[in-house]
Amino acid sequence: MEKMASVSGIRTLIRIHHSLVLQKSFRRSLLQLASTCITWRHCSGSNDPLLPSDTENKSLLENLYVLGVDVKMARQRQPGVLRKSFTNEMCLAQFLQEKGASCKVIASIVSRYPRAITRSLDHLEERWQLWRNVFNTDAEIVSILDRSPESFFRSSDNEDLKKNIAFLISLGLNSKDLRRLLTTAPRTFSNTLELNKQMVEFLEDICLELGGKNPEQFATSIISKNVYLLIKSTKRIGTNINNLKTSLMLSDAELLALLQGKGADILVLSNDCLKRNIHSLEEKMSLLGFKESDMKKLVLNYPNILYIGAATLNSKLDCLLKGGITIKQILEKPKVLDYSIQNITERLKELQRVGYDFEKNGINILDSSKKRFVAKIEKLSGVSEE
DNA sequence: ACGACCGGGGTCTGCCATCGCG
DNA sequence: CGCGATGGCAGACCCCGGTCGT
Repeated sequence: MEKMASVSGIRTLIRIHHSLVLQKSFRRSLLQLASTCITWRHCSGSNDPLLPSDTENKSLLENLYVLGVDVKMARQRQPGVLRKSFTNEMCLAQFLQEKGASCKVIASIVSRYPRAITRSLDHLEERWQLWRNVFNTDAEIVSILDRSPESFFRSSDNEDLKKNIAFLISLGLNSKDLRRLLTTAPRTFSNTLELNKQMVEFLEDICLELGGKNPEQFATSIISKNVYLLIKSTKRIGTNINNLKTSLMLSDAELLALLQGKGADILVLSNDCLKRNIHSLEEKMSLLGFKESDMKKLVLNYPNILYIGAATLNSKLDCLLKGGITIKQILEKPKVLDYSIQNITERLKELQRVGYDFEKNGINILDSSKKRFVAKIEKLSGVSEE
């Protein structure tokens, strides 16, 4: 192959003239490259020889430039790929284009995850088909590849992916769950089957340890509630569960109920983050003169409060208190803390304008959809004008 | 007709460390 | 040693609407 010619002693020379060559390559027409693609179709394999170290494949680079790939970025991320003798960049580009990806998207994918160009066409077809078993359209897959090329290309093991999907289905996850998993946490599908199994078994064990009666159902339901679980480490989840248990002094039954209920979300926080948030909430509560049991009740009622960082939480509380709401009301309806500071601020202003009485009407109005809130405000304005 | 209660849904990668292998 | 594959990490909410009791 002519590509091999560049292997010889002239490689220093080639490097010196690198930029010149690349500039020239910009002018090559796409038509030319399209025909090149045909020739290259089946010439890739995972055990292709590398060029001698520090020599990059000249024609590969030319192709990448024509595709609009950010070669500097690619080199920085996976330098070895640029030294491979046989790669599939043009086939990959054509493949993705046929799936509806724009040139810009293709370039961005290869720039961010260069190893993508080492996959064979057969491999790509098969992997795409496996993803299509979960999604309805190619466009959905393209948009995920654009978001996270690594999720699709990092593993070359289609057999494992096949088994993985079968495994997830066997857990009782339905197609809607699978779609959500793959959309939101695409890395789940490039985890090894083994890793996913470990997490599921880990969750089942937790359930049993806490005296749960249906570990399989527990694992499935908690995963469908929090699609990030499978892309976190068992160490992280375990540490968080332990921290929750000890710092809130929860009984097994309380902890199990928390995890099965609204507590699934906070498990994926980094260990430090959860610890910090628990600690700062403890301080805040004690500063306000509440007991440990009040804190426990609050967290069991609204675990998401531990998702909120100290700074944000303080601003939110300030905002609500300034708006004429009492701390007691907040602790009774903590869900209002779900809403953004901006949202809360705007609503408080509106409510003040129409003279809303929180003491009489409660604060549930803050925890409602925009549509309902606006309707309510309109009604209240109308009434007060009459 | 209303609002409290409750559960669900969107979103989320890009980098580094390590390991086994040739 | 350098590669490909793979595990793990930091990051630090917000919003909507069905339903049911009144």
